Amino acid sequence: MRITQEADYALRIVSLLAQKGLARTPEIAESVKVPHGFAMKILRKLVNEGIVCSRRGVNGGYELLRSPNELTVSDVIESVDGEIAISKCLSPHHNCLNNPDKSRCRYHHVFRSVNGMIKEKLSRLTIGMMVNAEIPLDELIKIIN
Amino acid sequence: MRITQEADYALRIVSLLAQKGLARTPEIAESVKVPHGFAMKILRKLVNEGIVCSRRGVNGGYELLRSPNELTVSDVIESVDGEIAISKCLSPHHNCLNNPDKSRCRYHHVFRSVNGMIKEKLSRLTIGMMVNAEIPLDELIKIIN
DNA sequence: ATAAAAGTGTACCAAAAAGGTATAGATTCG
DNA sequence: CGAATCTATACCTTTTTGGTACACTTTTAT
Repeated sequence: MRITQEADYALRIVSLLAQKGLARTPEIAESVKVPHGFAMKILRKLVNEGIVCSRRGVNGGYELLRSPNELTVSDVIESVDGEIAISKCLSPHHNCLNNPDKSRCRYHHVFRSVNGMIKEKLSRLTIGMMVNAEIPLDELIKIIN
Repeated sequence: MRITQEADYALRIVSLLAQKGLARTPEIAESVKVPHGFAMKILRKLVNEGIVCSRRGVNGGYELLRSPNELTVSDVIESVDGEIAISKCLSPHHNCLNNPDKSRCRYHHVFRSVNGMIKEKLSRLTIGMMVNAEIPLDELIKIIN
């Protein structure tokens, strides 16, 4: 539903990978300040969603699969939280309360519209932009306006 | 954080009051399909937030305090859910994870910006507009674009 | 007066979601 | 081989959400 702390962690993790290339869980956990076991859980989701790949063994670790410029903020959020939905009634498998009076469902259309705008805005920003210190913050904000 | 089902109920309740004037809990509960006790809980919040007023006794019930045209969708949502916040780190009393590397916090600035846009959009729509069947849905959507 | 029909306030409870831990394994490399 | 690394599954705790209970107060019709 909302953007969870887990998604927040995930964004920091992929940002780290975008900057460092390959990294191992202990390093990731320490750097992003996420508990070690939880970091692994998040990384497994990112692997399963095709965001990062993993290598086992002594020189193993995690690495981005796509270029940071082709990986968006919304991609990362949705890979751990599922589809962004500001209200429960927007998620795919939710049956809306039965409203005999159709006019009430105008709210859900409004929510859907707002939700679409959020997703669209967050898909305009790439991880590459986010980690590129040469792009000032106000330029990022301009991009999503 | 997210727009809860409780806020959804609240919107339907104030919409009913906008259309009917005064209404009692049993009628509200039946019409909005919200459990009776839960309806009262929501209504108490709306009373405390100055959205509706109540009258006790035999001919009592609830009534809107403001004109439906001066009551916005975001007013109602925030009166039951608290401030709209797509991410936990946006709520007033939340201390953000300590990020030694400031660049990471760009995410939070982005979230704050997106969150502001949501709130601004939902404050453009009034309950009056939502219950006015003469305003077609696509006009409402246009208003928030 | 009084009884019935409202709302009030507080406390409590249960289900779901979010955040996190544990552990027994499977790979890889030196 | 054995240490370092990821994997899979299951479990646990805390917080949030949705909802209920109950003893109480107020109002009004009779």
